[in-house]
Amino acid sequence: MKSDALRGHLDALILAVLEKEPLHGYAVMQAIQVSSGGALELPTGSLYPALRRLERAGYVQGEWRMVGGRRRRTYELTKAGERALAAERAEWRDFAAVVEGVLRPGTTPA
Amino acid sequence: MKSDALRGHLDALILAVLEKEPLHGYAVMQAIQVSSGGALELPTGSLYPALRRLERAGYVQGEWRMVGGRRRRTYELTKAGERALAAERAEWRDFAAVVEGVLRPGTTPA
DNA sequence: TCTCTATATGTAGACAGTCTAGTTATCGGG
DNA sequence: CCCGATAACTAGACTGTCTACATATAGAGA
Repeated sequence: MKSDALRGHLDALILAVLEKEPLHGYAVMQAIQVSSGGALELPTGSLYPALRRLERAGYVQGEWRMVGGRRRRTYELTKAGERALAAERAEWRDFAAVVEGVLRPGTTPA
Repeated sequence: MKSDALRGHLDALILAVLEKEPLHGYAVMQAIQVSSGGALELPTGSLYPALRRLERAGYVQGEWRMVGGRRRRTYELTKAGERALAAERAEWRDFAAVVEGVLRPGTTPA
């Protein structure tokens, strides 16, 4: 996987794994890794800034918790985050359709 | 379409429209616009640097021509470019599958 | 006990590709 | 004569991702 192919789509993935249940950062990382079949091992230097960005945007809400002597910041999808996720999904569908249309060999549509 | 959703996938699109026939920059722009159903109007500030990058990489070969008093630089896909295109197509398939897997609502695979 | 791994969060700075906005130039139509 | 389409190109801004680093706890195993 090219390193920056995700550019512009990472937010969607994070919102998607937070849809089912609130997770803390490290768990988000693992959830994405699992649901991508191991293909995506996103570095913490990508994840944490993205989470803060999403929080600033009001799409997730973070809360500190102590669990077994370790501090965790658990993020929960907000209403605005749900709407953003729906928009991201629609956007992805459009984007994928466009790329596949151009990438498809042979026919050039009228 | 988010402005930088293409990030990392533009090269693939350019190589794809050059697969059928050699085109000059402006024609590449139009070909992508047409084959994307009008969704992608990529600015020349994105296109021309990308073409030069692809030429430096040896994936396309450019040649100056004069047509009706206007100079054109026509780009042709090289053998290496064909291989790169095949690789980009495979990469896109993988990428799309991964994103869709994570984005898909409901089930979290084991 | 000591060490190593996994857990857990975060920052600083590099990097690179895309975009904005601009330049130059020819041709054809109104 | 001017304007829009064609045609190519650059400088610099922008921004999101990555590399590498820093910190700290818990638990397993030697």
